[in-house]
Amino acid sequence: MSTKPDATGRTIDRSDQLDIIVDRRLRHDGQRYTTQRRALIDVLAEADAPLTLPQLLERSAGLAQSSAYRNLAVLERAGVVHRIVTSDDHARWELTEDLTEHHHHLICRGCGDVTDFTVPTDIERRLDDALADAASVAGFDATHHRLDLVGLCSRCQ
Amino acid sequence: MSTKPDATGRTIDRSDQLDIIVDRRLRHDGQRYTTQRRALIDVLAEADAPLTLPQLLERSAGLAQSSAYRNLAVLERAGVVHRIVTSDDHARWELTEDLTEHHHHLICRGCGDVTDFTVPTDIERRLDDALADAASVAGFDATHHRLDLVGLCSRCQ
DNA sequence: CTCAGTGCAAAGGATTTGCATGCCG
DNA sequence: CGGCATGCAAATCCTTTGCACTGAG
Repeated sequence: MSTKPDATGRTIDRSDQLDIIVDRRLRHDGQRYTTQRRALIDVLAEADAPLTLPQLLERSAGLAQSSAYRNLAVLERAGVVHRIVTSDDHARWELTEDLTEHHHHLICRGCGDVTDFTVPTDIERRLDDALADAASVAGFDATHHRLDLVGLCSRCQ
Repeated sequence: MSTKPDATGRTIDRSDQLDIIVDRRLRHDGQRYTTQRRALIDVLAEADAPLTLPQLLERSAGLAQSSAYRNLAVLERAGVVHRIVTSDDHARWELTEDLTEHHHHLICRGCGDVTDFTVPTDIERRLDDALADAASVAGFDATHHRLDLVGLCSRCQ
């Protein structure tokens, strides 16, 4: 796990920083940062892809399905996780982009798996400009864009 | 409705051409181009946005819900319609891009409505190149990309 | 005649909700 | 103590499926 010294010279690792931010956002929403919510955040932080509910449950033992759904909803309202849907049966959750970094998704038509990827910054910037134009023409107030690549992953080809 | 003369000088309008293509693709799949399927195609061709099942039903009276679902599945397998899911309750269907033109979606977080938009060709081209690179790095066999702008439409702001 | 297409009703399945209990603050 | 968090089971709701009937070729 990556570490870096803070202003006072102490060492803080990324998961501690994440914890602090999540805690703050939950409190701001009048919610507690419970054990179960921490477990969900931990699993999502370690995954390099958005996870379905079954995947979340198998990676953090003993959570009731309904509670997981409820807690994911709470975390989403607090702005720390983001829910995405593909054409797959299950929705998937990932940490919000300000907690990770801007990225896109490779979506496999075969197994339904989703993995992250990024495109070069200069292209991203051009794209943003073009999208801002398009939104303004349509009188649309855009909060973010979503760019997916659909096809077959290496295993499914 | 736009028209253009064909090779023999006769005038064919776009919906006739569409009909011919859809018919051919359905036959190729061993399926018939029935009245109900034609109704669905007509409604989709007139809409400038992907439609949900309720929207499809109210725009083409008298179709049974289950038959509509079934026919949309047939039309999708034949490669003439495309099914998309947002975070909305319902899936949405639109004509495939080779029957319309490459476009993207404005997705409203408020009312769930989806409308089409395009970005300038040169940006689209750069984006394609970047995506091809990313796919190749990941060993991913990409068939198409999907670019959405998420936010609030003019009515929901 | 035959078989795909259709409508109705019932089944599926991911997600949500009601309710009683447990636990943190 | 009070109220939120949790687990279980039941309810929702979009979508799919079973089955009998109709209609096109």
